[in-house]
Amino acid sequence: MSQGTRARRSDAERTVRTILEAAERVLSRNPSASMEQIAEAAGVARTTVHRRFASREALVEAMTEWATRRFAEAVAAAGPQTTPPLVALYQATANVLRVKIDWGFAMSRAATAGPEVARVHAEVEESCAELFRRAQAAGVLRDDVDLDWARRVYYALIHEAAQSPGEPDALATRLVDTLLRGVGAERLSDAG
Amino acid sequence: MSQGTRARRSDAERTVRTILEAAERVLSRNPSASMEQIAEAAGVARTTVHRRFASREALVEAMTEWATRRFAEAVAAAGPQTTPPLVALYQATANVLRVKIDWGFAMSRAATAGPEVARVHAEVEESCAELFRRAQAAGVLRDDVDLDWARRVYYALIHEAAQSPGEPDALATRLVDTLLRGVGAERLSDAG
DNA sequence: AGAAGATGCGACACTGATGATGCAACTCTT
DNA sequence: AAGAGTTGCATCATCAGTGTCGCATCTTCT
Repeated sequence: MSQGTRARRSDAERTVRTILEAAERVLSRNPSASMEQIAEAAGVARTTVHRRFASREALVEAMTEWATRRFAEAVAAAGPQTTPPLVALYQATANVLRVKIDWGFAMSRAATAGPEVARVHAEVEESCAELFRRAQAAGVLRDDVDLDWARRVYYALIHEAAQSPGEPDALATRLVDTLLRGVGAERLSDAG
Repeated sequence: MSQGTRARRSDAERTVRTILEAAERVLSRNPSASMEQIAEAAGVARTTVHRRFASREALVEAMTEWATRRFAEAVAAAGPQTTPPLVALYQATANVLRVKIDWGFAMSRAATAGPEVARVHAEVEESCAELFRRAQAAGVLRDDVDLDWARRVYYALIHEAAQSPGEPDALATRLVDTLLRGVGAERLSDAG
């Protein structure tokens, strides 16, 4: 029984994964797509989706949980507390981009999600804030910039880069370069 | 009759404006809000909304048309073709922020809108691209930056600034500063 | 006052999405 | 082969949102 159950259950888990990925694909293009469309994209019947997820809300919730977990891992893997700030910034950026490219919709829903997701998200956010503080202390960020603004700019750039063509590593390089140097020429004297 | 009709018509136009503004307010918070919620926010009956706009789609279309018109005016007023690039950039940024703060939802729908809106939007976009080319030629932007990427970054920053607290002028100043200089410290020699 | 325009209100039909259920068929494992 | 687990399919009930109508009422202009 235990082995039989395990085998059957792995089938179910594979189906769940397939549905989650299909849902991300469909909902990222059309956030108000129907369960029917999601099921079709997953190659399963609509009833199967309902069997695995009690409601549409539950499906989206599961998506955000899954994405949030990968998101937290991506940031943690960069060692934002220990690695030198600039290195950690590159690393975290590349890792997060990889996740965000595949789970853009799910991650955009983190704000409206349940308490568990909100908690993890807040932790990651705080971890990022801490990294930015360290970066400023290390002289990577200018002393006169508002760290909250800098972080919002960083998020905005990630959002933009995530829907740009290219390899995550290359995107991360360009992103961090833009974040730190901007796109302007170094002004010779004033150049008002 | 002509005066009577004019008076009645101005009442209707005032109602239309009220509904458009209410719709923006409601839909920017919840893109899938019902006509009922929009009507309530506008202080009118749901049937009145349907009297003025044949369908939900028509309402959104009217919103994007209205916003797109103001958007085009905002950019044109900065004289992007004639004014010195850096000045035009500041001006256009401040003007566009004013519009985008009030019509964020409507402007986000420009991509899915009708041909007329798409045309105007494309014109403005091209006008912006031209401004960036002039800026690069004038030495405001670095020679080695991809202008498309720079423009996308610019859009992303506008999107972010539009939902930040503060006065449009102050936001524009900070935005352009960040766009050109970034948030990093000028590296002394290499500082890998 | 009278006429015209605009709105509110209640009612209605229609549509699409959601969620639940029972049954047959399929696929593994043992 | 037998059984457990999973899925597909057809079906049903329910519900929310949309769009339309007719009628009463109110305001405004003449």
